[in-house]
Amino acid sequence: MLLTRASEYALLSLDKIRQADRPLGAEHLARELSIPKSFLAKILQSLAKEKILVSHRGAHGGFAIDRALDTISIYDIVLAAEGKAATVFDCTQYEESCPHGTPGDCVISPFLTRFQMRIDLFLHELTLDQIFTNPKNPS
Amino acid sequence: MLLTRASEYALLSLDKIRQADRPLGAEHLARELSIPKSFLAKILQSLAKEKILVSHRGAHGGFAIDRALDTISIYDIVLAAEGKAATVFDCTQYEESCPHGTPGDCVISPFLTRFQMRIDLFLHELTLDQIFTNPKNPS
DNA sequence: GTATATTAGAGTAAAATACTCCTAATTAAT
DNA sequence: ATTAATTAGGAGTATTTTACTCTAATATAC
Repeated sequence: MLLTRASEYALLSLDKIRQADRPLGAEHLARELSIPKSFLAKILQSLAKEKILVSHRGAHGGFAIDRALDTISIYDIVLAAEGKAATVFDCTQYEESCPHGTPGDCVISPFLTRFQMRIDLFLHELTLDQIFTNPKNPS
Repeated sequence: MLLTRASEYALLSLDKIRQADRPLGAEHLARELSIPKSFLAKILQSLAKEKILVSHRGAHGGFAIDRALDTISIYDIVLAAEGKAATVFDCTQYEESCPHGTPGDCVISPFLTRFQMRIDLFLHELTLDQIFTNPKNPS
């Protein structure tokens, strides 16, 4: 699978946070979304570190969004939530056992690159505001 | 990652097989591509079962392609090699712990569906002949 | 200063991936 | 017919990734 639960949880949380008028705590979100609390906390931390969320520590703390939703791409969210970009196939990771010897230089590399570029483009162009309010499909 | 080594090995093998004028054995391919033999054998078996390859048993047996390359989509190859289609995110598999209760019916479902459709379309339209001979990039 | 939060880091359990191995079944060549 | 070469099938294992947990430290509102 291209995406993991970290991205799912990140997006679901972001939807709740964007609707709130105050910072929402990890525990609150975990309860509302039925997501394991400590796991969600880690994900929210990552989003904060990447400046997608702002975190407020201490009492009455929590996480909020202080950017325009159309400046936040799904690409960045996935990257932050998973700690790495969504990848079609990363042959550099199998460097030791690349059939061709040198990763990224075989007959299927052009295909993989094109495919990856498509996905990157889609994810880069798609922003947070677009995925929750879809004007093309109001149903 | 969207694709696994099974797809990589399948595509690399198909490239060799299409260039050959006789069936190529699993062992031969494994050696030529530096792929673990028993693993590759399994993958080739799957491709044969899905009619992407024809297998010839016994001495001088092996695997061959008896279809036009432009009738074989990358979608089908991946499906055969991995035993399942390339998936963005399969929430039905986490049915028990779906934050929304009923999988495929939450705020991110439209996004996931659109994304999946894009990938399916790309993979369906792309055929074996296209990925090895890329007229757009003759370098 | 105390209760409420996030932060940081290490650690663990379950699942998926990437394989292996062994025993048929099949077929070409002799 | 026999043998050697080859695919087919099923079960099993090792490694890696995913999906988490736990504890201690730090910050903040009141």
